[in-house]
Amino acid sequence: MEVTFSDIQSKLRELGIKSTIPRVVIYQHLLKFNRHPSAEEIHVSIQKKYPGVSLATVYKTLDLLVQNHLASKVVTDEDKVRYDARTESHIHLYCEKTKKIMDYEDDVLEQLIRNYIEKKGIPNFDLTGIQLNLKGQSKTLKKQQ
Amino acid sequence: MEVTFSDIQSKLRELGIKSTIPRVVIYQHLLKFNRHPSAEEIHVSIQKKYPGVSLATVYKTLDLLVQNHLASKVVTDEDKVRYDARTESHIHLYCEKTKKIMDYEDDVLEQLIRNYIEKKGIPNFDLTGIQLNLKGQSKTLKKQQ
DNA sequence: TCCTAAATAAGAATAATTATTATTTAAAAT
DNA sequence: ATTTTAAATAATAATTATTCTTATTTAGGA
Ligand SMILES: [Mn+2]
Ligand SMILES: [Mn+2]
Ligand SMILES: [Zn+2]
Ligand SMILES: [Zn+2]
Repeated sequence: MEVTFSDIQSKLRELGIKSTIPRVVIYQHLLKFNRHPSAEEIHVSIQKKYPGVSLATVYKTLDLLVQNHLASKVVTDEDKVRYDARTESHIHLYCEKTKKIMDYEDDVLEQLIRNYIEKKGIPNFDLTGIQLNLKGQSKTLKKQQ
Repeated sequence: MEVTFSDIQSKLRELGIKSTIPRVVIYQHLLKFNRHPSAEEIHVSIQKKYPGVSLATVYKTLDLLVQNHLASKVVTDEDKVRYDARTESHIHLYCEKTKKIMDYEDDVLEQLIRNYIEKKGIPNFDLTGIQLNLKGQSKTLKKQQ
């Protein structure tokens, strides 16, 4: 189920985006992360195999991916943006201790909110996105005796 | 219904925080804003009457207020933190055009979410806060003919 | 294979925030 | 009221994340 280099090439070309090695590699790495990496983290993770790719290119490419709905930004209380290869609206769990961001799968809750808002409507506001972050601490998972 | 200088002095002392002019002034100004200002904006708004207060002190004081639950941080896609004198959980409307953040009063929706999560529970996660941001565009309010 | 517009690398610049330190001040103790 | 002192502040340097600039490289069409 690996997304190959040429899979990504096609995807980019489909969207009318020039396919370059840095772009494919950055997107490929973002897809492999399931932990919402920062630009810096992606840059580091690419170093070994592609030491030439500059951090500025990572930033610009991530921006490009966001613009083209192949990625999304995730903000937290920390002073750095993190990125997500998932672009459909979904709920995030943010651990304030470990700074880990996890996807929280609950379509029912999402629909609940969406329906409520749709039914009620927000005066003088065109809603384009719902962002729900659940903050807390992930419990140290001790094996229970 | 103005919150006076000495009201704030008392509040700070209650919490065991030394009451200083910069602190009182900063908190007083944050309370007057209802639009989620950045540190910079608060600093500017204070200049006229208190030109001596430094930006670093504004940052440190806002942090102190957050630590003591007199204020909260609000993050958006922009690269700056904004502050809120409201500390109880509440919903935000974020206008992507004007960058305005508005409070969206809807206790029913909040309870809906809170109940759902409470009932269901999140495995291996101690929930401490719920953050719901509604993104979109505030409609240009034209008087309808 | 050649051409050219677009992308990149490298590094400088900027913006937000934090750290450092000499000076000032609130408030506790005299 | 004065003195004392730990804590807070102003000023400014430093840091971090991100964006900008520009000379060079490259993807992909001719
Ligand atoms: Mn920053
Ligand atoms: Mn920044
Ligand atoms: Zn996610
Ligand atoms: Zn608010």
